[in-house]
This record gives sequence, C-alpha cells and structure tokens, in this order.
Amino acid sequence: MAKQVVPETARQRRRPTRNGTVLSEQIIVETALRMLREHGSTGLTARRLGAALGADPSTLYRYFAGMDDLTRAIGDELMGRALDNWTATGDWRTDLRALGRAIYGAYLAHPQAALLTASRVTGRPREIAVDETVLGILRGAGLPDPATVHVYHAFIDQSLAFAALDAGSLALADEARAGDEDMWKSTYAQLPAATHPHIAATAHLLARRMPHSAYPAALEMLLEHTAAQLTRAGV
Amino acid sequence: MAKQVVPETARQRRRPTRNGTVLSEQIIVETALRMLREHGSTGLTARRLGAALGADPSTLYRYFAGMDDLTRAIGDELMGRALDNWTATGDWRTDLRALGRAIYGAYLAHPQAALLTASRVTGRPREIAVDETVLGILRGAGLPDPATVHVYHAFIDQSLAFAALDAGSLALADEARAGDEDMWKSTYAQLPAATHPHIAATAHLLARRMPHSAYPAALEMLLEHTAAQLTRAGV
DNA sequence: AGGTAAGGTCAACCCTGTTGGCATAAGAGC
DNA sequence: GCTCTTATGCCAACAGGGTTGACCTTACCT
Repeated sequence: MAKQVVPETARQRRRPTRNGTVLSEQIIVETALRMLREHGSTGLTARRLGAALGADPSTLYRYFAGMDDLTRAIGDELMGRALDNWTATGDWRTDLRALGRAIYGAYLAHPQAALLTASRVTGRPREIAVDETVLGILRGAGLPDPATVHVYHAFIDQSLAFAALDAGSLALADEARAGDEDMWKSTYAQLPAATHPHIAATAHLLARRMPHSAYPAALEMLLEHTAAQLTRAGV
Repeated sequence: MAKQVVPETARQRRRPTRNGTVLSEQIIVETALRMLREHGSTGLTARRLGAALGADPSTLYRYFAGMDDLTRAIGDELMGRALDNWTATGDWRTDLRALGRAIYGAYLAHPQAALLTASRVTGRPREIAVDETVLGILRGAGLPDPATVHVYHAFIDQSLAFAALDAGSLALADEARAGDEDMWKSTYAQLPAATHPHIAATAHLLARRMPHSAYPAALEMLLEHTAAQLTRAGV
C-alpha cells in the first residue's frame, strides 16, 4: 500500500484543497451523506464525492482506506446520531424502546445510506458505545447475564435488519418516484381469487399494511419477551 | 431500447452459443448462483457470467433487461427453493415455523446471493406463491384477517431481514477467510472494564452468542405473539 | 530560515454495465 | 428439401467506476 491513512486525531497539517476547503473525516462523511440523499444509494462515487468537496478523488485515500472504509464510517456516524437522539430515563422498557426507535429512526432518516451500511458490523467507536448502552439497560433492569446477551443480540440485529429492509423500499420509493407501494394495488390486488384466494381476500388490508414498517410490532414482541424473562428471573 | 427481452415461455429458436451451450433463464440463474458462491457477492459481473456460460456478455441482455433484472430472478429462485423444501402438516405453528426456517435456510445456503437479493421485493411468481402460503396458514388457523395481515407482514419482513443480515456476516466470513467471528474476541473482549463495564462483564457470553443467528429467537417471539392473538380471538 | 513529510494533484490502469450494428442459423411455410 | 424471416448470438465501443504510483507544494517542527 503506497498511501497511508492517518488517523483523524493524529492529523496536524491541514492543507487546504485547490479551491480552499479544508478536509476532515467529519466533513467528508457529511458530504457523503448529502450526496447519498441527492443522488441515491448508488450515487456515491469517489469522483463525485471529490468534485463535491472540491478535491481530487484520490485525496479521499488520505482519509479512508477505500470506499468500503468510508462506507463503514458513514454507518458509525448514523449510530452516533442515534445515541445523540436518546436520553435515559431509568425505566428499562422505556429506554430500550426509545433506543430501538432512535436507531431505526437514525437509519431511516438516511435511507440511501442505511441501505449501504445497515447490514454491516463496523466495530467502530460509536457502534461499540451503542452496544455498551444496550447491555447496560438490560443488566441494570436486573436481567441475568445469559438472558441479557440473548435479548441484546436479538435487539441489535432486529433493529439493524429492519432498518436495512425498510430503508430499501424507502430509498427505492425516493429514487423511482413511483415507489412500489403501488405494487400492492397494481400487482397483488389483481391476482385472481381462483389461484390466490388468500391474497385476494386480504388484498385491501395488505395494501393498507404493507407500506408501514413491521419494526414497531417486532420491537414490542421483543419487549414482551424480555418482561417475561424478568418475571421468570424473579425480579 | 434496442434489445427486447423475450419471455422464457415464448422462446422457440434455441440457437447454441459459440462453444455449444444452449442458454435458458434457468441455466443462467444457476450459473450466476454458482459464480456468486465462488467469487463472492461482488463477483457476479456480466463479463464473468458470460465467460462461465461460454457466451458474450451482451447475450445476457436477450434474457434479462439488465443485471438488476437478473438479480431479482436470482431472488425468486431462492424463494422457490424455500417453498420446495417445505411441506404442510396442518398445524399452523409447526407449518409457520418450518416455512420461516425454510426461507431463512434457502437464503443462507447462498449467503452471497442472499446479500444481493434479500432486501428486495421482486414481485415475481414464486415470491407471490410464498406470500399466498403464509396467508393461508394463518387464515387456516382461524386468525381474523386484520391480525393475519399484521402477523404475515412481520413474519415475511423479519425472515428476509434476518436472512440479509446474517448472510452478510456469513458471506464476509467466507470471503475474508478469517471472518469477524473472531472480532468478538479480538476487539470487544479487549475493551477495558473502566470504559465499557457491561461489554467487559459479558464478553465471554457475547463471544459464544454472536456467531449464532438471532433469527430462531425472533421467530419464536413471533409465534408466541400469534398464539396469544389466537387465544384472544377465541379460537 | 530550512528541512521534512503530510497531504494535495495528475495521469493512467483495468474493471464495470450497457448499446448499436452486424452475422448466422433455427424453424415456419410451402 | 428450399427459402425467408427474424430470433438470437457476437463484436466493438462508450462512459463511468475504484484504485494506484509519481509528483508537487506548503504547513509545521526545530
């Protein structure tokens, strides 16, 4: 590797780019988020990002090992925003619900970015901070460690998984204007009752339900399950 | 559009390619699946697929509108395999559990393909067949239509979402040999108790739990919830 | 004030999806 | 069996992708 990535904290010389802007990991990530929103989930390219920053594309390699590394940094930024939008109350159920929605919300606020990053474990600082927080909530509620780990695992994976899935249709709807919300009316509702009796019978309900996320329902199921575990543990 | 895609059923002239193979949607999709396994989730390219088929890359455009269209066909193939691996018993709980695991399993059997397709609604025939089956199981159990749609939505999204997420780490592990299962020992277990007390306290449990999927647990939560709904409906 | 090297730029590499034009042989009609 | 049509294969080319190695310049340390 000819180029070496210098960690943000160790940066000292801040040389401005040709057109005057001074770069930083933060600025690059923010610009990338903006470009994702404007140009769609496949619209983030090194050349375009360079142009938006007023810098040569290759300059990015001074800050990130590659586009993949940048992608993980974007994911970590979303995790950080989720945590910033969350405050502890002390009640485990309230806190876990709020944190779940904060994570889900932070990702869905940037569907195109979520699509790229939600199914990836970054191992970066702010992702770790979220993990620590979740474990703290559960252990603080008095849940035994094995159950804590069990619920934590389901919680974090479920939140990310639904964020990724729902971001998909949301980003698609944004990008292809029409969106496939209409698909429930155009495709599914047209299926004949003879071959697809159950879809035909519930088509009107499906059309109303499918555009919404199943995440809240799944989250409540998880909270119910956790409460049951707590009672069982005699808390 | 210069080239027109002819639907598989309307194909009559089957002209062999230069090296003798006769193409079909089925053969292309199967070859694509094999290439994904061998070259990773980003290893499916028009040129490589063409080479593997002994055909010019542009020939693919006689069968699919583009790589995107091919991707959706791959997803539908996985859905079909899921349904093939499933048989009804008449007990809703058994059937739904088995179908969930069949879907999850079919996708995880091809992690690289799952990564590409799991977060996309294809609207193709075999995906629709799965939807019809799920709705049939729930309505057959006596669940009222609104609750049926509610559970169906959570079920299908949850299954796909977890498949995508878990396929991610599985594909990663395959592609980067090392795998990030070790990350729980290398990264998380090294965090000092002073700054991350909860991670430190549960590190040994996390290391054992994280390599496994949270899907079975989430699926059981959904089944529990459904059973409760059935009792509430007086079935 | 001078030297070092961080951090910017430039040109080039090989890859990608996709298309328009062309060639050929499969199968229909006789 | 012959002919004609056109479905379906191939070829060459395009724009745009990530990434790299060599080079230049200027911010900072001594």
